[in-house]
Amino acid sequence: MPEEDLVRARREKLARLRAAGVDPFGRAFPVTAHAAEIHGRFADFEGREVKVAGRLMAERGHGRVAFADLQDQTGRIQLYLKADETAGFADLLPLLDLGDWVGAEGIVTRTRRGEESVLVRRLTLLCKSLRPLPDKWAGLRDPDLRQRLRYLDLAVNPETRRVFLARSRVVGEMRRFLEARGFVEVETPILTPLAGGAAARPFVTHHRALDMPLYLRIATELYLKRLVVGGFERVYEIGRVFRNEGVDRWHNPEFTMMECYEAFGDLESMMELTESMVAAVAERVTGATEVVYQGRRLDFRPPWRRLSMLEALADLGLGPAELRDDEAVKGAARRLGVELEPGADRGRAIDAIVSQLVQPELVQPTFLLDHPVEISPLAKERPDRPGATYRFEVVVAGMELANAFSELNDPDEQRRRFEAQLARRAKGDEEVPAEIDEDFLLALEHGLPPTGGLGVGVDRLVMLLTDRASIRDVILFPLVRPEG
RNA sequence: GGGCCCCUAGCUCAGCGGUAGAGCUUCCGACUUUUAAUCGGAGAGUCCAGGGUUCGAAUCCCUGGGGGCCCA
Repeated sequence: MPEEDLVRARREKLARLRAAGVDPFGRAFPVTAHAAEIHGRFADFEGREVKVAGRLMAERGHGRVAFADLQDQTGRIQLYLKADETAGFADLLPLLDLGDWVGAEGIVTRTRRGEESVLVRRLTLLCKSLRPLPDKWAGLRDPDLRQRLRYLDLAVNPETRRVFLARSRVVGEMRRFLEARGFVEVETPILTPLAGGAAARPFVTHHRALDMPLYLRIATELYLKRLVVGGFERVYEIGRVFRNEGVDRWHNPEFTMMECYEAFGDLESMMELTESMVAAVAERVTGATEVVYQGRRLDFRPPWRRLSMLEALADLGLGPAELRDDEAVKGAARRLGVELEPGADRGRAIDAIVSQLVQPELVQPTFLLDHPVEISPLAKERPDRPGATYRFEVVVAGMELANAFSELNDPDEQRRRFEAQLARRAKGDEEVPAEIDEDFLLALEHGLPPTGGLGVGVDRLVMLLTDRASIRDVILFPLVRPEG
């Protein structure tokens, strides 16, 4: 039947309800129990009167009795309706459709077949639904429709509800963990005059009254470090960042990042923090520090493997001679079949080699260390390994999950790093800001104590903990092209 | 950016050159313990869009749109 006719049938019922004096869009209905509670403590509930409310998901009529499945946020409970005992059986029930919101007042009982149910005394319409639900058995499968009509995906696919409830808990547990360690949650600007703190193209907008361009932040880093300058020793922000880049399984133009900064810390303290936090979140959300991700077992229990990029490169046959300068590294990359972006320097070539040859092989959580200084403008350089920085990225299942540094706090050195970036910008690299962030340098000149900083991709952590292959499966409303 | 695949009823799918199909949903009827209830009956289409090939196109070809996967 075409949708038009299905809608017409529902609208006719709507009119009949109104004619009968029923408000089809209802009013408050104070619930006293949820499906999961009733099933979880059935012995306590049996024989007691409850008020439950939810969406009607299935109905099985039997003449003078009927069964219906009511779905609330916690699950489903069967309604047991009898012509002789249920107010609304004759007048309301025939005008209901799957998808309608109803309230039921009745006694918790077990049916003869053993199903935990509510024997309904009074059935109340809370909201008429004018459009049909997706298939009650097959659900909503089309990945595109699931994203565009997320509310239907949530309504009919329990797995989707599970994922987003888990996401909420991941963020909550992350907060709990950080608060317990004395981190203070802050909020920094999203609209900024300069987008720094990461290598990415920003989204640009315009402020009318001030007649100036503004950029949506690509990271929270530079503002959070200003707060450490101000004496907030442990700060964090969980917030949306925006990067004007392509969309694939691992990238959405807006995503959620947790960044935290710890004064008097360093890379080592950030490693400990990262391991502990991810293991704690995994345990509290999934019940274990081991999870199965896309068929592979991942173990988040600390300590995690530490792998220097220099060691990894040595394993590929690249020693100091091959890493000496731009041309040597680029030659080595070409010999290994690694694709380089035009204008790649030594640091970017090393990054390309590691990203393409090493990272995909790293399944268990691994700290990848010693990133080249050229691609790490905000990290301290290692005095013992010139050209390498105190930085790590966490790789899990081949995916970048986190990034951390011993923060560069020498304002003169920071200026030189920014100037080097500016030179790259002049050569066409649009992933670096168009100007030097003088305001940030001014803050550094007032003194940033030695600080460890960490960023964690929250969406990707949720992917790992909920076994989702695509970032779009853990973002409620990912970017989709407009229809038509 | 390149390659491959998908788009058919509200939903899930079959059909792949010869009258457009099924299940769920919907409507009518039966049924006092169902569990994807069952049984009888009815209704249900811009086969993504446009063009082409053909006596004939949902089916083959081309272009475009949307989506997915793989590679970069």
